[in-house]
Amino acid sequence: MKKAFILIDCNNFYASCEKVFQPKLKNKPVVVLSNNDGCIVARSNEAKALGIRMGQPYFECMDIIKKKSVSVFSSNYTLYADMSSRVMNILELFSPMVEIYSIDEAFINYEFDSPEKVNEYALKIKKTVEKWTGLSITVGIGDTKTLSKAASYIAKKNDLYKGILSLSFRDDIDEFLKKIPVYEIWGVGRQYSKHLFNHGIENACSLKYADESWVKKTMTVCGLKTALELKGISCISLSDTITAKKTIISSRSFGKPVEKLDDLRESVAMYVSNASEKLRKQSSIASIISVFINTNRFKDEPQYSNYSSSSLQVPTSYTPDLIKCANNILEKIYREGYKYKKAGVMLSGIVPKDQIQLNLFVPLFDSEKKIRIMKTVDCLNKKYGNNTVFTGSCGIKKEWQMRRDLKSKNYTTDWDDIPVIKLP
DNA sequence: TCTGGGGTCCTAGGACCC
DNA sequence: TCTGGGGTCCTAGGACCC
Repeated sequence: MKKAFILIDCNNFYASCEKVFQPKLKNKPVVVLSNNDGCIVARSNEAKALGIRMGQPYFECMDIIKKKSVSVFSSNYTLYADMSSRVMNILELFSPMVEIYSIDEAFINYEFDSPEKVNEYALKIKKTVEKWTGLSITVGIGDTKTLSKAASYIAKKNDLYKGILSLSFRDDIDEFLKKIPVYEIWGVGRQYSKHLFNHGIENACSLKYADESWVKKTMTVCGLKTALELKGISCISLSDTITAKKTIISSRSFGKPVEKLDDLRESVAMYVSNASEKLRKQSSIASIISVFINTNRFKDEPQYSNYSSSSLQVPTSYTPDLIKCANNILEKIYREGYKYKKAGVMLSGIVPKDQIQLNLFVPLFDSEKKIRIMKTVDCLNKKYGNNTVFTGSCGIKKEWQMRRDLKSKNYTTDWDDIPVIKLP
């Protein structure tokens, strides 16, 4: 028996989610935009073929989008999160060892005694997910996580593999690795690939055989782990438990430039509400809060950005207290006369709510009343939708709010948006 | 007009302690 | 000719991921 890592990766995830609910878009180019309708964050295969790049600003590719009638969507995270959990639930039927790695990827551990069994297993997963969700996936298999990623990369590049490739039980792995440029290796980004290239290491195979001590010296232990994983030595294990976040960030670009402190205050209160809701969801409290604001770096106008943090006397997850603290920070860093583009809030010093550092002089816990209020607010928002109940300081009109002009419906989570099927 | 958001881990260097 | 040494903790910054 041999343990293998199996990477399941949804193809063009956001774009595919949109296509599932609009069958007429089959074989048509589709793109999905980032928050604020800023950049391209997902492209269907047809859109990729038109040369639209990942991360490209929307306005830059407006021409080709119009000319080729590309369908454009604002990002609809409610829909994508729900589709993602459908996929993950299916995977859990196939193995008790599933690590949800991102919204559209998961690693599975499974043991096999032959290459035929590997392919049989992969094909079954692929067919089930595609039939039950309408989303297509790629399955990459290898003796380590990094090799499963490599397999998935090759499978996506070449239709020959029909979305499944295993590098387990093979002695010609190097032939595959030679076809992977260093910057496509999992764990090697822009900086390291430049560095490797300068030293004549141009593909995954040459990194595999590079001098280990040199790799460690110039790319830290992370780089060394990557090199070892390419050799088939597993250094990055599967973690199938959800660990609590150590930092929680909430931030957004504004739909239009913001100049007034009052508007910034509203937005920051909103971000604190989001962040502290996430904090309570993982049953934690935070002891440090930071606020940052900045102007639009792409514009030729006076620039200003700043950030400051403050420690809370009593670690908490109580939104109003956190908003108060954030407000003080904001007033400290705000300067008049600038056009602000973005603001954000970060919570850190996060610990489980029942694990507080003892302190002799201040009361330690949030009062029972505060805890009950937050619980009620969270319940109402869960039942009746986000922001059904919110703190007054978040504002009502929210003129600063991000743009999402092209959002699709919440087909799977909202009774009013459920698709209607018309029979002929 | 228009350029995303949310995370993790590692290291170097400084402060501080005995 | 001459400096103590070893350890921990914290932070900022840099790398990476999706």
